[in-house]
Amino acid sequence: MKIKIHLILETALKLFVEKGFHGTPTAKIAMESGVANGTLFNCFKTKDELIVALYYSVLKEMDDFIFERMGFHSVSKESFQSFFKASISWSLENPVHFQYIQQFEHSPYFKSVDSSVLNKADNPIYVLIQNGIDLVLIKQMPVSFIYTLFVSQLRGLHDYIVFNKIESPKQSEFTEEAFEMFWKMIED
Amino acid sequence: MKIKIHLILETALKLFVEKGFHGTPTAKIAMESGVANGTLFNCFKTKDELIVALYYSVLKEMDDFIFERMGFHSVSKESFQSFFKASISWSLENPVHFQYIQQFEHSPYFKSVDSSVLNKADNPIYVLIQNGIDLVLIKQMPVSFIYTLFVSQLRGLHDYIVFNKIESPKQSEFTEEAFEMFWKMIED
Amino acid sequence: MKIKIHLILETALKLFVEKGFHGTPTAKIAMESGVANGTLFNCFKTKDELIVALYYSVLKEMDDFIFERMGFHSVSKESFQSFFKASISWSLENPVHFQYIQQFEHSPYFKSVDSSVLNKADNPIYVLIQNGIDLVLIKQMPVSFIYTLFVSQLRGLHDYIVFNKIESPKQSEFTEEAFEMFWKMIED
Amino acid sequence: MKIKIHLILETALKLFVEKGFHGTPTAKIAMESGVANGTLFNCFKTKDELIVALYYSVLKEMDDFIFERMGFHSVSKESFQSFFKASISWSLENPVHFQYIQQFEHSPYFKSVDSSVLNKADNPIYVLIQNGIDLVLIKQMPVSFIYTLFVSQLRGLHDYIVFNKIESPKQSEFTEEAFEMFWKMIED
DNA sequence: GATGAATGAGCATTCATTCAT
DNA sequence: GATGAATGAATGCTCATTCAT
Repeated sequence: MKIKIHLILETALKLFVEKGFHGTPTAKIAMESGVANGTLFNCFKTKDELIVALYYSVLKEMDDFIFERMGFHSVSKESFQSFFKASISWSLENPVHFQYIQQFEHSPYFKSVDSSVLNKADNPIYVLIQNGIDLVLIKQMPVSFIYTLFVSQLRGLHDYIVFNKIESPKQSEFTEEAFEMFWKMIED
Repeated sequence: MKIKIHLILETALKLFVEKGFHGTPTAKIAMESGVANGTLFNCFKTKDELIVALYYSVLKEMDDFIFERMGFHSVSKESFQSFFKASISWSLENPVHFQYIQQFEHSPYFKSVDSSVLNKADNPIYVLIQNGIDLVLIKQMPVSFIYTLFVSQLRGLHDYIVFNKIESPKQSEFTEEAFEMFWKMIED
Repeated sequence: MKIKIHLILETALKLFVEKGFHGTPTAKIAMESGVANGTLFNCFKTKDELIVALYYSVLKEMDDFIFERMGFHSVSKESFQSFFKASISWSLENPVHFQYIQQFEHSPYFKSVDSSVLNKADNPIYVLIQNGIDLVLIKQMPVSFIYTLFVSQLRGLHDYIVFNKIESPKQSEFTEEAFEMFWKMIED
Repeated sequence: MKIKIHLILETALKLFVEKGFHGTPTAKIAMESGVANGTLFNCFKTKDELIVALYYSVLKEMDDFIFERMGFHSVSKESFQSFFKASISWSLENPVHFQYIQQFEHSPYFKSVDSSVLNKADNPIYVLIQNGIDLVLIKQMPVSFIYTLFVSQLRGLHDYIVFNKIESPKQSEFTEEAFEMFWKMIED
């Protein structure tokens, strides 16, 4: 059962990114998952529920990955860098997952997610920034402002690498540079 | 006829952003545009064509707006700043248009646009960056890398202002600051 | 105006046979006739009217052709033969016209034709058969029975020649033979 | 499911002959079949597929009927007569089916049938004719020529009976006579 | 009479969802 | 729980026809 749910989520992810939400019938997801049409609706009450559940599932995978890579760090430039690198690594290693997040967040489904679930206060990088500001390590600006710029820089780097098909050794160089540039931008 | 097309585009823009592509029947667009259902299909062969045409139309509006605000400038920090400000002004004054661009670019429709139409080489800011690099005003990095970071910074700033409902006087401050940070990041 | 009507009929004939009644929009007929959409409806009140008018027009062309070829004849085997040959000639020289007749007569539009218009009593061959029976030249059977068999034999011959792509010299042989067979069948 | 398909075919047959292909919405077929609109499309991918499947189905019914009536026969005039009578019986007992065949074969859908499916070589009467020619029982002409005339004679007889509303006892007389005439026409 | 943009009724087809087995 | 046939609401699109110019 759990396996079935996982299979369905995996198939849905692939198809949604490939063909979009509307372009992917539940029947196709079921078939490619190797389950019957009705089974999909035993696992998820509606198609919308599946779409949202998949979003949460991908977010969690990402968080777990980054958390694992991070370990525990003091509040320092290195911590930010670790976070930056872990984040970009995940999105490059999981391009389809990353694209799903983008796709979901720019779709009308995004409105339906309970914003409390996405509470940034839980986010390690959010906490890190808060502490960085408190310790006068980085600029005295609103945390969420810095946070948004951090996310944007990551997205920009990701877009650049993917769009220009930058290969592995160069990827690290650009990541290194992008972080240094970002740090110069936010350091006090 | 021209007027009709314009009406339809305007209505479609509103509805697509509100309810999504799939959530907006062509019949509703036609009705709210005050034209008959068939008329919509006289103007646009298919719904998809309307969606893509709307994208181009919004892009053009944006380009025209920015071009007008820019005037002619030498290659200088001020030029970049003008561009930055003009861009953010447009997206804040036209939040629905801006959201449509995002929505479109993260949908499967984006694949169908001829990439030559979006050729960055035509883009004034792209040229500006190129010249800035040549004049050793900004970092010796690939133009498209700087360009991507520029766009990301703008998107980040926009997201921050909109999500946190920053009001007008504060908007300018954040814009000013965001640009200064960006400049520190890319200057040589 | 007369010319326009003729143009429309000609185009309609071609398209109807090619794509069927439903598969041929009036707009296409108009366009390929070089007239505006609305003009077609000045000439024919409805599409159905055009379809029926075309049927009558083709029938008339056929009758005129055969009448011209026939001249005047006594009631004799030769007369029948002339008629037979003239008929098959027309259908082979005007395959599209012939096909249109078939298509029309096997469509629901056929019901709408006033049967008095098709009154067989006017038909020269019908009269010929009547006289042939009266003169005990051919079998004492109902005229319309012989008439139907005559038409069937013609249609059979036509189908054979067309389907098997029989070329010109052979066409005459088969026509000759088919008539002789037919004559043997009906002669008293 | 099989029953459903049969129901749909039966309803479609009736409606298509009554109102034509275009004049019969799939919704009406479904409703009169007592199934939901969508169910029709579970059974037949498209309306066109239904139209073609119905044609094959009717052809098969006819072949089965004739085959059953025929039993096994030597190559003789009686065999031909059996075939002739069985054929006309079927078309008179199933006038709607017969009309559907005519309607279909004179519509643009006919082009879409794989001609190999209609291979005449499989046809018992075709074989019978072939043998008749070989045994010098009938005229030394191409098989398909005789075959076409056979079919035409049948069609002519059918048209006569139906158009003139000939009643049962007379039907047999005309059938008898039509066959005798046909035989005189083709016998060597 | 000619035009062709505008109309809107009509239809094939899709697909999320249900439910009897 | 699993199945997949049945459902029917929903919608993109077509096209005969109208009518103001």
